[in-house]
Amino acid sequence: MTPPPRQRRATQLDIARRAGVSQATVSLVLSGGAASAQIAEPTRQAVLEAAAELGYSANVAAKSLRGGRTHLLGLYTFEPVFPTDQRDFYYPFLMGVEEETSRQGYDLLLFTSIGSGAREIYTGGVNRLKLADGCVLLGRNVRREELAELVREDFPIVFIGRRELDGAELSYVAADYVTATSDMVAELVRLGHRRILYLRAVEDTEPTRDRETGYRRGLAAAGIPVDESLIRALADPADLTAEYVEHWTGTAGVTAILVEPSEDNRLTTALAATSADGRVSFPADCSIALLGDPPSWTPELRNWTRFSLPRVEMARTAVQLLIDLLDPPHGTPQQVTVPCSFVPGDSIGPAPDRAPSTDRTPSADRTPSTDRRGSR
Amino acid sequence: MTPPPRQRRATQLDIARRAGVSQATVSLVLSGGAASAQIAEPTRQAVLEAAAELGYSANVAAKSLRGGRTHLLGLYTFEPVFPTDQRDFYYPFLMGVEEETSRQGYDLLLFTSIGSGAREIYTGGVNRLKLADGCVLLGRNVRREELAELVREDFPIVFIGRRELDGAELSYVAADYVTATSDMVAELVRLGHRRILYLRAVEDTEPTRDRETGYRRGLAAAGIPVDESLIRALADPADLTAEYVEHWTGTAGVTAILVEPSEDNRLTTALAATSADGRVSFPADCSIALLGDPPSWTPELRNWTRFSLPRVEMARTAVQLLIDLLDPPHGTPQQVTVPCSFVPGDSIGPAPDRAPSTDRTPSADRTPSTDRRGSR
DNA sequence: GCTACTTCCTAATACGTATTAACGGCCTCA
DNA sequence: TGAGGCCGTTAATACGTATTAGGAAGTAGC
Repeated sequence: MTPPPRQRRATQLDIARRAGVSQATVSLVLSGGAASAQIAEPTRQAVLEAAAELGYSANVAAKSLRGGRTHLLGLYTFEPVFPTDQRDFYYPFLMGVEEETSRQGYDLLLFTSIGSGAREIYTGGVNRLKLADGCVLLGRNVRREELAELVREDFPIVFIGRRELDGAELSYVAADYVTATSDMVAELVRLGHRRILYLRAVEDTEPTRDRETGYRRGLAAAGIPVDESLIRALADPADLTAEYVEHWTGTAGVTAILVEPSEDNRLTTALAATSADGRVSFPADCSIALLGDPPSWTPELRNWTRFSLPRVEMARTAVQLLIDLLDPPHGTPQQVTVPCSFVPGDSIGPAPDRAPSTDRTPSADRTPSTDRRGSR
Repeated sequence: MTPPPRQRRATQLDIARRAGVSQATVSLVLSGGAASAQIAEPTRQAVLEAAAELGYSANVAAKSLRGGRTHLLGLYTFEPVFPTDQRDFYYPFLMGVEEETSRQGYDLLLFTSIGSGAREIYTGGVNRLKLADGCVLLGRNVRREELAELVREDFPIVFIGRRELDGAELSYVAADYVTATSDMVAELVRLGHRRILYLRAVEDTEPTRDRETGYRRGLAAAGIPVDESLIRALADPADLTAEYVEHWTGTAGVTAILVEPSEDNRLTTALAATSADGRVSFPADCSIALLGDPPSWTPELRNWTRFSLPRVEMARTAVQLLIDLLDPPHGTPQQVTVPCSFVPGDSIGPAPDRAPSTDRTPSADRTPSTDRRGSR
């Protein structure tokens, strides 16, 4: 019966009228401590009372319009967002960003990449991200032109992961793949391995390049020359079959494999299949270590030797960096590198002694060589 | 060298100046289709070009202050958000909301509940949610006063899960716990079970109440009177020890247990421990079924009989509902219930024949009362 | 009784957008 | 040539807040 009351929100003006003062006074009283002191006590009380009676709550939009800040931080992912089989990959990042964002008193704006592949940040010439005060970005397949354009506009952004841009400097928080990989090589060398196959991703992204750098550096540190034929790009992790492994251990004298995990679960699936039929056993026949975390989407039955990224911490750091970037008139870009942690696992072991005709250092145990192909 | 450019965000006025038109024209061009048609094509192009050059993006605050739409949907969780051990619980919701939101051409605003326990939606008299056009809400431990206040202000919200409010009607998308539980009871009865222990959560939330209703309804449908002593509240899932199970199977003649899973992994951990020492074996000694999904955070070694919530679908539906709510001047609240799916699993089996001295009716088997305490 | 100062409040303004009423110019038709 | 109509654009305004400059009383000092 009653016409829809269409309850308009109470504003400061409503309070002002009710308390018989001006809107400015209401604002002074309500916006807290310092300025509020200049108001006479009776007036203060009258305002507070009126506000309470009207159930006042401030309008965020107006507040942030006035203040210039939206108090929103963006999160943009250069992938179709949060696909199921990558949830373990993205979730920690999301968690870290989310957590730190809220700790800092901001809210989080999730931008979606539909996955059309085209320009998406700038759609129709308009920058969607600008809706937020700043933005954390993420993802493997970056569209660099867009990234560069953001930097050029000097919109505050921080990338999770190392990314290089031509002619523009980007803030990022990255894992130290170089050192982690190099250390992994050192560990294998310590166990007596000399011929280590490195299976890298085909795409030439920074994380992949860094791992390769680490591989080379690790070998160099051990005084082992790099055999370029042992650096292979693996298009599809499923190609990592028992035959493949046998080929390298047999023909090429490889005793250990370093492999860059895919973001989906194909690699671990392939590895499980490889060792399932018993033809190859890790680490008995060959040591294997992952250069990063496998997604644990399928229950992880095997504790692979690997190193692990401090994802949550990286994400938190990224948000902190971003907030630093906001405050002064756009502070200068910063790059932060955080160390990975080594996960011992059970997929590497001492190298089988294979070439009795070598001289050995005391640290590495050895047994007389067994014929590689016939050892079974 | 150059003085800090202090890149102010480009506004419509900037565009207007550059294109030699008025701010109003810019607004007409940029705010899209219908009104944009009234503008001459050359002007339109000039404006769009200027906008692109300046990297314009609309200021949400201003937009929403003006009363227009932000094209943002909010997601608010009444929990410290996305805790690690509940990721499998929340992730599907998040995914579904995220996906549908973007499909509808909105962006997603993630609001965080710090977990201080106090009022958080209205913090400092400010309703944070209002920056979005509407909001999907989620979580077990709801602060009802805040929820009611949102409805009262008639801000468009949809809850995922059934929630009842005094004197206010709330839109929600809920799983049909009543039917699912009732069906589970029916299944156990079909297998010959008559004394079914129901372990409910202590807190008296709607999902718990619905399960209890389902339990009673299921028994009623089978013509089995409810033994109130078989409805127990389990404060800590860890209490579900072998001794506990033995107590009920022994003393009280229980042959099956229905248990409401905790949102963390404590229940499945407890169950694993319980059957680990071999004293109790499911379903040989006792059938057990979960009234919902256990979080599969720890690799799930056991395929529990249970029913499962269509989380992603629920989330999608919630977003659709919300969008419907936005369009007419706040359409009327809607409640949607979606069915759960039965997961057979391997933790229930036929009831052991325990009291041979009974007469049986074909429809409802019954045993003469065995002394509950002494049956062992 | 005039100035100087204090105390408490308010008018005015800006923030960036969407919308509406109105306006100038041009065309058409009589 | 003047009236009427249409088209493209703009001036003006509102949204709700925070802030600043300044005003109206009142008090104190000479």
